Amino acid sequence: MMDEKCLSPELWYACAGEMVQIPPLTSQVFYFPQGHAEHACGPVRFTSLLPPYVLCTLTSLKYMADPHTDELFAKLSLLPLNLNHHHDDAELPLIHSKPPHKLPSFAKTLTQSDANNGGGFSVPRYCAEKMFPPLDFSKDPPLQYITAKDVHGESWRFKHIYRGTPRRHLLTTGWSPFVNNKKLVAGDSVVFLKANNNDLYVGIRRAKRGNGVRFHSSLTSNSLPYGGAGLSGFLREDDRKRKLVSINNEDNIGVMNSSASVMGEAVIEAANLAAQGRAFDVTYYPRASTPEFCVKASLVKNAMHIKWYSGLRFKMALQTQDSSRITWFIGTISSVEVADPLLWPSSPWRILQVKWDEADLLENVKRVSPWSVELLTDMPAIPPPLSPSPKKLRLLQHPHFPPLDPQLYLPTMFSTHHLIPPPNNPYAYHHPPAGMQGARQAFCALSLLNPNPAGHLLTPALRPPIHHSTAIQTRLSKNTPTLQNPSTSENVSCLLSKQNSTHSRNNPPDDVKTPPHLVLFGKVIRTHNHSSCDAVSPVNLETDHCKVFLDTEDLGRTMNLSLLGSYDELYRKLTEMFGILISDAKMLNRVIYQDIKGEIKRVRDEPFR
Amino acid sequence: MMDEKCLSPELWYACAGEMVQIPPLTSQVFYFPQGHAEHACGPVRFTSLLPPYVLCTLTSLKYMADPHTDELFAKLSLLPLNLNHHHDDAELPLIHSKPPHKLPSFAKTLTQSDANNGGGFSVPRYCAEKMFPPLDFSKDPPLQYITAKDVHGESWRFKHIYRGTPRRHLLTTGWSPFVNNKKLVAGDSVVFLKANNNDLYVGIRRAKRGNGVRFHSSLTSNSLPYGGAGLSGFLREDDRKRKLVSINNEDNIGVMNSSASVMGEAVIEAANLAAQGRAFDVTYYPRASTPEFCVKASLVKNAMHIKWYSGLRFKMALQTQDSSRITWFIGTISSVEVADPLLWPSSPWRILQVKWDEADLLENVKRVSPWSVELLTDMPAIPPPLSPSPKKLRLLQHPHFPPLDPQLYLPTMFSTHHLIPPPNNPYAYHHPPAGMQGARQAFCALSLLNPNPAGHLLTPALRPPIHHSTAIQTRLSKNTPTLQNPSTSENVSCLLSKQNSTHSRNNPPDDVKTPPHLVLFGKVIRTHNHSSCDAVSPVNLETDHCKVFLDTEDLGRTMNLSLLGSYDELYRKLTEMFGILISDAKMLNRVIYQDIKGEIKRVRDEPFR
DNA sequence: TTGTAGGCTGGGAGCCGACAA
DNA sequence: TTGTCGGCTCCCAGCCTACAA
Repeated sequence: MMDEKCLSPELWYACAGEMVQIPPLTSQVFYFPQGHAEHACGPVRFTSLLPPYVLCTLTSLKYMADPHTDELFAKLSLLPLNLNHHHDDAELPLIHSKPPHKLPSFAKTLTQSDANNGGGFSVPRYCAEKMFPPLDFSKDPPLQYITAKDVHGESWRFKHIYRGTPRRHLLTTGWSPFVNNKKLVAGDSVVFLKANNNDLYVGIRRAKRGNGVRFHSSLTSNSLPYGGAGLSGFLREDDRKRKLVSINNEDNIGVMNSSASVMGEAVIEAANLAAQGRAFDVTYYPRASTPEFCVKASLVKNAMHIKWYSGLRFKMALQTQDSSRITWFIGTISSVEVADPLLWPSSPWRILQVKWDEADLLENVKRVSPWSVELLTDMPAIPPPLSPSPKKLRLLQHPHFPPLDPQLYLPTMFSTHHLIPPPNNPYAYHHPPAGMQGARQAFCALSLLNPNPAGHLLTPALRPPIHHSTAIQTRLSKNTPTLQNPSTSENVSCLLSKQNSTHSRNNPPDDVKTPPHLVLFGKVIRTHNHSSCDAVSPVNLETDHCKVFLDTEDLGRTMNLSLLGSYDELYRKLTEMFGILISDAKMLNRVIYQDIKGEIKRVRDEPFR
Repeated sequence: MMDEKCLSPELWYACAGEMVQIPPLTSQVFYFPQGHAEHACGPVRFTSLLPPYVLCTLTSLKYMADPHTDELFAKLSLLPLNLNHHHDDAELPLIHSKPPHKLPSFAKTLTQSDANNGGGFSVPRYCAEKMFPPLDFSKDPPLQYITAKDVHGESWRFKHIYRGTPRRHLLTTGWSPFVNNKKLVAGDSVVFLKANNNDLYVGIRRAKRGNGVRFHSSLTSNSLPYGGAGLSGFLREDDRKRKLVSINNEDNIGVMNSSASVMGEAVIEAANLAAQGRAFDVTYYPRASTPEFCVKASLVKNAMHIKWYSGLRFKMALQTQDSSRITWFIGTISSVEVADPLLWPSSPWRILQVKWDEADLLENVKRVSPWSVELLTDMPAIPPPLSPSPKKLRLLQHPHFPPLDPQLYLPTMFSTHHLIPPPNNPYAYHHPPAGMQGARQAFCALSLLNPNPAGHLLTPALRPPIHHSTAIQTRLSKNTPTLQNPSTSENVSCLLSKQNSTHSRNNPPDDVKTPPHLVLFGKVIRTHNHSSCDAVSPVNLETDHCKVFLDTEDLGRTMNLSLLGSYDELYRKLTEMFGILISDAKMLNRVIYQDIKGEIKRVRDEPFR
């Protein structure tokens, strides 16, 4: 008997992470069998030649969770659009079924102490104050019991206590059973969600295995996209939890051996039904970390209207390992070639071969699909081609299938079977000249974006001695990777001034020169997009090896920042500048930057208040 | 990636139990889709009309175990025989690939104490002495560490100690982790197996759920044969093991929701391939407690040569719940009718409707297949029919399929669609007359077998007072079922005389008259066939609700026994008489019998030495 | 503000002999 | 011979504070 219990979209989305967005009911989506196959555990052997994409209507959508592992998934019912009755842009009336209204939620990645057996949960103050019912601070210690429902509707009761010196919020009794039952380890996350009626929900996000962002390099590789991230995230050895076992600790649970082949068969069945124009169902695991294979039709259409060619600069959003944040990566299109010319000769799936500015972090991502990325709106480093004629060229159609959507375009100049552009290709100049790869190439693009030449980016306030003001600089922990190509990085300075601060510091440490201004010097590399998250989990920039990156409307542009003003003003400006909702001054306590030598530094300042 | 690791046939068979015997490689087997469907978890919807049996060659055989649950299964590759080149009795040359040589093994059903968390394992002396390396009894306490490999080749280390008053063998350290890891509960069994190089192996047999022998009453029922016994034996709630969970204790593991439908699909795929004469694979779970669906061809052919008709007496072997022993049950054929006239009108599968002598123990077994049973070699109670002509009649063939094996015969007199014999059926007299059902009917059959009339079965040594010698009779525990139809039971006496005993008893209890002879009086009802088992686990006749039954070559015949002689002679005679290998005198300490009133009694005697 | 180390305590895992079946 | 009971240890889950980042 299949457990068909659904859960609320709000909780589902909160657990799935920021990145996940399933198209609304009755909307039109493109179904990509290739993407579906990537999403399956193992290699999928398609038995017949199939269309690379099928335009469908999303007729049913169920948000669900595995009863044993809490692994999230969604069941989508898709009805291929009848091609004969296909009218171009007129979509069916959208049923605005619960436009998933964002409820306040808070996610925290578990520390070692949080996940320790027998330990408690250190509740970030923000979480306790915004998510939990208010404590009665007249009692000593302030204490209450809170109840939260998980994805199955099961209730978990936690003792919430405010104690310790200094005082802090803790979950004690009830926490360990939760951790043990859910088999959480350090690095996994818990998500608290407050419903409109103040009911509390709790979800989990298991950290992905492996290191770095996991993505698919090749469709023909033997790697297991799904197995590597989703289900088998549960397969990790769990010695700490299973200490009872003396010698044998292969106590993996929850996954049947056959799941890979089962999923593979489901893909084949779905693809065949889709090809026949018959209704079909797919199961989507949002945490499998493979790109969505049912993509909003308008998104695909818009993407395919763009003339893609090598040299174009773009950005792409990816989740961090624990899905706590979204990170934008920037890259350059190196070529436009179908990913699998034999099986899917006319597919736009992963048609873009790309080079990343930060190649070390995205080693496995060699190809992306046009709708996955956003073109940088600014002019590209190298002007677009003038020939062949700028009129749109049709995507080469597979001989066996009629054009499914005549509006889909791709830049051509690749043949179906020989995709390597000839050396004398007129587009060869689109490839950056030798020695302009990577960050250098980025430099070109950026310099064009920025009205100021790179050499002018230093502010007048910046003087060489400050470059080495080690008093307020600390080395990051040793497992923080050093940036590659430091010599090509640009130098930026951010001057954050704390003026008219209403509170004076009590005990400035002797070894720290109390600066009149908080000075950030270097290139602001990366920050995180929290703008869509109501309750912000403070970023632990150290453990995540993240880099501060300025991510505003003018993403990718280096900036010269000098912020002066009161705390409130600073707060406002930073909020605006970083595009994040800073609900707590602590966000300002830690800033990571890269100095002119490319070394990653960290400034630690006293709390603002 | 499927775990394709195989395990040794010896260990596999030791864990599977005595009943399981897979035909040898390259031998011919009949594949029965109906049986395969029963073996699956859920109802199987066959989409097309298929042959009810397919003669195949067993081309590959892999002994495997589920990596998580240790559930045993075998993968059989079958190649349907080409009908055109089919030559009747000439089978392919048998590859005698490892005729699974019986290794010494010992199985024990876990007691509550054995399965208790934190507890140890009480090692039966016989097991310790025959299976484990010898202890050094010069040390105090004698102690050693033994290592045993499980089905996955994982090693488990146990402290083996000989202590306590009185001294006994125990496994302490290492045992609890084993029990916890394997999630064993009281009633499950462990099997120790000693390889030729003295390596020790340990396997498990999970007790079947439900009570009594589980078997299938109907093919159209909604019961889940496989789910009830095999996989979902693992689905039981396991509160004791999962005490960590506070509110939510739905912590079932190991089974995917989809397994039922997955297995169903596998059945359909296999049956379709078989019908097309193409090679196919099946997975057989020996502990699913459904009859084998791949049966040695010779067995089926032999069975189908027999003219089956109502009134025939037969025996059938079944496992006890914990698979520690085989029990033979006796029954009478009540009619011969195809089990599913709509879907499988020409199938011999479960064609025999039966009545059991002990109907209470086999409530769910209404139908069996001819090859599952053994005809009692003696003449039936009622002479075989003289008409219609005794020449063999062909089994009605399904209109859509040619006869697959012209040698298969069945008694006819049932039409494909109307199977109820008409009241004036000439075979009506095969049904026993009213009032001759059950044991009464058996009596008729038996009385014909036995040269002595039933009334003469009492030995001269038997005198009425001894019937009621309650001094040496104790009531069985109250959950021992009382036999039905006690009044129809026959009276038998077994006189076991202990003469020339080399040891005299020390302290005969006052209330027990020391008899010169150990006297068993009543009908010996049932014993167990251990003859194929080298190391015999002593039978706990009480907890198993078993009955002593004489099971010799002349099975079903009541006997008048009077054993006189020395211990050695007694031992020899009992061994011979009961058909079991008594490797220990303790086997003689407990004898259960049924007195003339039908009450079950137990004689307890001093140890013989 | 919050992560981690380490102390204290109670309950239960794990091991034992006594006793009886 | 061996199943079960109750007692006894010792370990660790679970809760706490101190301290430092």
